[in-house]
Amino acid sequence: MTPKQAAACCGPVDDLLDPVLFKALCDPTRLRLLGCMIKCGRACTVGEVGECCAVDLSVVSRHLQALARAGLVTPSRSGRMVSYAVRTDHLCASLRALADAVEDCAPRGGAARAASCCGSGCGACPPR
Amino acid sequence: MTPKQAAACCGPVDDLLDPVLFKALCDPTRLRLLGCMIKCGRACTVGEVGECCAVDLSVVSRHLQALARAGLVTPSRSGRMVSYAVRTDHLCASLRALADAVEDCAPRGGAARAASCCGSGCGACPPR
DNA sequence: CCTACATTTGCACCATGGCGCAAATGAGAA
DNA sequence: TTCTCATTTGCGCCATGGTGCAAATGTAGG
Repeated sequence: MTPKQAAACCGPVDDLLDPVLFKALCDPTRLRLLGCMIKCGRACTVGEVGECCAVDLSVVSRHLQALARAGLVTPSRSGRMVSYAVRTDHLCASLRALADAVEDCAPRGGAARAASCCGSGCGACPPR
Repeated sequence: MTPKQAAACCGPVDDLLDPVLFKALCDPTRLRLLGCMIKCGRACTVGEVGECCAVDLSVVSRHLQALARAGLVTPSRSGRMVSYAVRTDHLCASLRALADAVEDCAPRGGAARAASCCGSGCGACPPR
């Protein structure tokens, strides 16, 4: 199969290689903030997360909003404070689903290949 | 633990939330090219991959170089053609390792938490 | 109502990076 | 060598997005 044929064939990988997810994760500062929240293991307020990083609080606020837009964290108000909680399950599920889909595309070591990229013995498959 | 303390505590998550990896994956065009190669299931030349996407070949070349710099693909020459192969195992391992590390940080549902973010009962742990 | 505080938004600045075009490089074929 | 073809590189253009500062918003307490 040529790459062009593979491109025409729609598989799980297409949806799982999500630009929205990776765009949210591609900035070092945002990644640091997220890592801080993950290690903290609980919902954190904007001010708290801001202490992890030497950037303006407005920047922190925007980064957390970006993470929320990508579905990686969930905001919740408590009085005048806003807390963000990492959606751990969602994040891990996305990462593992992608890994699984990628492996399903890869030829098995030596053994016969289980399924095609689209799971339907594709050679320009019909969209599922 | 406050987020600031969590930030000071160095765990596996810090290394696995790698900006280099996610920067390589954050561009839609690059993601499309990578997905095309993944689904193809074999090493592809620059020209082949270029047929998956309506961009200049020079752009394709640069994207593949970027993926190679991030360790996601491996280049190899065959005559005057250059082929890139997806490092499937490396990609999947990175994704799963990150998922595992994130889950290790998250409090278990109801049950007692197995380990801290750094795996050493951290409250500002000594770096390992 | 008025104040204090947490967060957000508007704005301007600037660096990064994706893009196409044209030229250069490199490798095989005649 | 000379030609052809695959790939890469140089260059300029432009959009995106990260950043800080200042002002605005919103909420709780006096």
